[in-house]
Amino acid sequence: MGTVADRTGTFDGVHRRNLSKLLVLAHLEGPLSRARLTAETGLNRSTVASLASELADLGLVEERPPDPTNRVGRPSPVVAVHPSVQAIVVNPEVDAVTIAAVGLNARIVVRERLEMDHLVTPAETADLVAGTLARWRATELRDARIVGVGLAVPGQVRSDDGLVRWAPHLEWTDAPVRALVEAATGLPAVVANDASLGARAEHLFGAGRGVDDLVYLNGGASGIGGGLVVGGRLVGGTRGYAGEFGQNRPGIARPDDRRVPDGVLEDEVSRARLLQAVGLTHADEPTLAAAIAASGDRAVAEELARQQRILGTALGNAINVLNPSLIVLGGFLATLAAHDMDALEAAVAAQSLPVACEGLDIRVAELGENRLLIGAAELAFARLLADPLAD
Amino acid sequence: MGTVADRTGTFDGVHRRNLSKLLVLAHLEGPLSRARLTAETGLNRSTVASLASELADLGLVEERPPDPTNRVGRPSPVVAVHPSVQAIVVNPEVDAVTIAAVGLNARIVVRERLEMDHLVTPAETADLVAGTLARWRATELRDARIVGVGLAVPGQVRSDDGLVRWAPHLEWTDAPVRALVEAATGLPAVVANDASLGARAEHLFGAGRGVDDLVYLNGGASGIGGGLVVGGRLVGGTRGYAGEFGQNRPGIARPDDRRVPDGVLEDEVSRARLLQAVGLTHADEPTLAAAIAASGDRAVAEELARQQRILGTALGNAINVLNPSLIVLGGFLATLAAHDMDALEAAVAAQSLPVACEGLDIRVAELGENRLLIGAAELAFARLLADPLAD
DNA sequence: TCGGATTTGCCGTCAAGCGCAACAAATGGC
DNA sequence: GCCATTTGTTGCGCTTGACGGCAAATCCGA
Repeated sequence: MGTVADRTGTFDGVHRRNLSKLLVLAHLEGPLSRARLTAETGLNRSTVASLASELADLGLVEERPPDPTNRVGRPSPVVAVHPSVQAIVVNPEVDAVTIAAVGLNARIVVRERLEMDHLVTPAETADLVAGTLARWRATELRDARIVGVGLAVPGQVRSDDGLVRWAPHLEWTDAPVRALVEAATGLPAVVANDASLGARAEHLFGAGRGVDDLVYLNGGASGIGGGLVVGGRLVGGTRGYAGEFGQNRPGIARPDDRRVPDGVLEDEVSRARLLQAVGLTHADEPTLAAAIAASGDRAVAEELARQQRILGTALGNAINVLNPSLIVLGGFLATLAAHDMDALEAAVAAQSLPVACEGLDIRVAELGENRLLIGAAELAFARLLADPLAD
Repeated sequence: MGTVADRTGTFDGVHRRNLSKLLVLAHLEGPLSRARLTAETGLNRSTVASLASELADLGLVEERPPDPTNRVGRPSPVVAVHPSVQAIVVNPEVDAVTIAAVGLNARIVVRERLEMDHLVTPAETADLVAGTLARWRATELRDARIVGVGLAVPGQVRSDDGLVRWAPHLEWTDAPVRALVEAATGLPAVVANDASLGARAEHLFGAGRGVDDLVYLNGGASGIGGGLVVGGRLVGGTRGYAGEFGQNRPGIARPDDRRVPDGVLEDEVSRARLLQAVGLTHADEPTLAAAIAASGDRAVAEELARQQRILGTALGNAINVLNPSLIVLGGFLATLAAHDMDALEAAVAAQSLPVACEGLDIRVAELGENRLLIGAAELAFARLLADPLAD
């Protein structure tokens, strides 16, 4: 961070930024022709050629023979990120730790879910990562080039040093996972809040592709988290704690709608309440959605409407302040929204400034269970993408 | 906008950005030595010298003989923005239109408040600006170089084209003030919401100097507006409507605290209610503050505490989502906060994520009645500052 | 099947602009 | 009055992206 910004204004800086631009394009847009690269960057053909070959020399991209395109003119070679460039990503949860290797092309290379019969500790997590990585290095990742480790942690993470200040469900407090993982693997590690990484992933590869101002809210079993993208950049705030929508206190218009005195959003709008309404105890998201769809129960409909009303106010507040062009809902919030999108849109429109709602779109998250892994990989790739010559 | 970003990556772009950097520094930091410029920019001495002389040739800065500094070494010439570079700023209000000329050094050169006995129309505003400007051009601004007009409008302004979508108190709807002013003056004009411009001003020259993540809330006679700075940049949102905190619906923990069913923040936390509590009808801010301080009335204290509680929730919501390092309160919100800052801080801390409150500061706005004018000038200067070679 | 149109790669040259180093100038301190 | 220190000044060199001419590879129509 900042290393490139410092170089702004020097020739070296221009060069690095141009390399970065190309690599980012190849990363986000997938394989594309050199001709498209020149068009997208506005750089000269010859410049793009030399930059691309430099990236190829660095082993970061591959130049492949042209794709057969049915157009006039000399075909342009295809530039694609090198498949061997990968990141290790980790997502510790209450009942399992998911570890995966993700390519710079955002594809999952290997993925393993390690079920746990107890709450995993930070040190244990580091060991699991190191062990799995060592195993993979001898097999699937034989000739992979691992650039770093990205961790998606369900808790509040200080961005400066990746210290996990508090992850209530893991029962981690001030856990130095980043340092532990770095020590165990010998790789640079980065840590961030899971919902923020979800926002990042949806912004870059999911429902928020190409959108510069969006709000992302994810409803998980244990609460509501989120992230926001402003001007094309994920907002972290001073210390990186931004996006904790679940702890907000939205206004509740109908007193009867309140369940918890002085409760926060995730007390009122919660997966547990939905499960309870449909009479389930544990269920994955599709099961819950199916149960909701199947239920003709009036109480269920009432609970859904109640949660939508409160969610509508919370979203309205965010819209008034941020004027996003898109709201992305994931997890059970997607289920809640999809159940009656028109009602939610109406609730939002009624609770926010009319002009701020113009052109506003509410969508359901697109990326599935790999969302956090992709977001975490993005985190691990960030340095490389920002400055391909960094190391 | 974007004209420079497009050039990123080219040499020309580097040069322009370097010029911009120097000009911005001179603009924000005031007169500074060339030596300091080299230190701040990280550029080479010789580069800074040539850039500075180029800016001087453009008439944008002045190079003055060194200030007598009691330090060893060859004294460094002082670079200051040229005093003749100025912007015209306009702030139409219900009862008056304020017009001023502001230098690139953020000093007010001339200022005139034109009292109105009726609601001013957009066309009338344009005429007033043109007339005043013509008058000034023959006198105070004889050898000024006016780069543009910035308008601070109390309403929702679409950022694309400066259309005032709705300014309730002026009774403007879809008013093309920008085009009108441009036609009347022959100068490029820019329009924005007044509170956003206040945020901009406080960020750059007031209580938020040097702070990269802040939330600004201003309490006016007619409501609560604001702005937010994220990563050092003022947030506009997709269309520029961001910052409408007054329309938010914060949770209200004690049912008795609610005055308006399903009311918004500015229904509950309002200057009118404060005035009413102290038994005034019209009063300027110091008068109101004095009345509050002088009052030993329990009902007044109760109303203050009530408003602080609700404001605390609204701020808590913003803190959870944005994790700013500073909150700046202006207008009657400053009065409300200053009355018992500890209580407000406690309320905020109780209503937001503990980690997000670490290192959080709540301050009162510093800039006085010139805040909007300075913010509007900033708007008018934006193009020039971003690319000194633009025209 | 062939030639024209079109698009793009490739190569050599050019030039803009920043860094660098050596020197000069201006100041404070002993 | 001399030395150390800081900084302006000057000329040079180098990096790197732009540019233009030419060749290559494709599509299309005859």
